[in-house]
Amino acid sequence: MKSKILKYLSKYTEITEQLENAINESAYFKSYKKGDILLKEGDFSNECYFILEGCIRSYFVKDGEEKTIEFYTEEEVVTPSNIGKSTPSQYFLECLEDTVVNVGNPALENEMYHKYPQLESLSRVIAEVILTKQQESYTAFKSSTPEERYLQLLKTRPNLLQRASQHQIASYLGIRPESLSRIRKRLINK
Amino acid sequence: MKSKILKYLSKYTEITEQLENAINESAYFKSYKKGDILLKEGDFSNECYFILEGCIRSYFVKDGEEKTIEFYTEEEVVTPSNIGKSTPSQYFLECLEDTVVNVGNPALENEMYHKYPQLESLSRVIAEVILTKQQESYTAFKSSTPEERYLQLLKTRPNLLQRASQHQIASYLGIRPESLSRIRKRLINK
DNA sequence: TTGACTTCTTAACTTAAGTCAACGAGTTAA
DNA sequence: TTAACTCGTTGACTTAAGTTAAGAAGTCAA
Repeated sequence: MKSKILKYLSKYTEITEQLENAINESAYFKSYKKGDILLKEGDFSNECYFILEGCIRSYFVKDGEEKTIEFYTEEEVVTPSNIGKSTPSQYFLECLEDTVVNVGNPALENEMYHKYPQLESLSRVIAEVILTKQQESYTAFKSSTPEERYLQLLKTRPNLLQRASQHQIASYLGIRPESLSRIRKRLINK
Repeated sequence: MKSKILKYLSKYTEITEQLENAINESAYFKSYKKGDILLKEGDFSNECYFILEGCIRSYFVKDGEEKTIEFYTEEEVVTPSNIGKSTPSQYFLECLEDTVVNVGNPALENEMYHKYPQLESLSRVIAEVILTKQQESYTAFKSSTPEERYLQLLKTRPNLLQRASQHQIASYLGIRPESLSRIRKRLINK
């Protein structure tokens, strides 16, 4: 039975058996409890995560408020933007549930890229795909009202609404919790 | 004297002389006039662009309105999201000024990646950098008011306001032209 | 030169998000 | 068992963006 991470990678390209073995051997796991903080604002970072089970939220604090940047769930990659750099993190990473991840780090990755150029090629392709998806959601966000954004979230990631609190969802949608509450009420009456 | 594209690439890593020559030999140029359309909604795409001089705007049409996705200027890369794929473009690319570009295409790129793995590695790094930047601007957008977004644009890309019309800027900021006009007026009186 | 456009602005009005305050329900900890 | 929290909701009020319409200035082409 293939590991989740190999399933994820083979969506993009066929993985040679040699690379498959190398990935399986190098993969290592970590488990976190609900509420655990993986990264704090101001911290340095040397790890990235592939989520096997659970949910991770990135957020920063502005005007004393937590602003949710993104929710990451199963089969998604979380890469702190300061990974391997000497700059402090601008944001937090927090587990919204008990979470199991594969952990990677830049040194191991570079070693793997060196040994398996196919993997670096794959990383480029995946980075480009994620970039395109993000561009699309950014664009959709810009040209939508808060209500449309909420409906879109309902459609594309309905389970997020069970996994995160409403004030977290609200800041993710770029609005205040009171407004989200009113939008929900408005929609029920439609 | 180094070409602009080589200057751009060498910001990220040192380029071997061999690769430098290959890039210079393979580089080819196109010139467009103000108003030229590089890509239409529904078209297929087989080219990407590195801007040497000028300005390109991506936009789509929703409810009969042009919604600006992004403005690209000198030393930036424009990659249609359907490049090399059999899916039609969701958006337009238009020159806001006379524009000179280096043109690339997937076949050539893949050939170059094959010959020069260093170049693919570089592409991965650049994709990751752009991804991080985009994430940051998406996040800033979400947690800002229209007025703050406009001020941010004034600070980070002041010349855009000379190069694009106000209704283009407005849709880029996710607001209506009338609102942008009012924001400008409000700020003058401050 | 004229007329048709486009661009930007302004005004009046509508709509909805932000703000502030309060409340009930549920949770946690002393 | 309280007391202190958090969370979601609601209400009253403020603020600003959306909408519609109109007009002034500039551009372009017949």
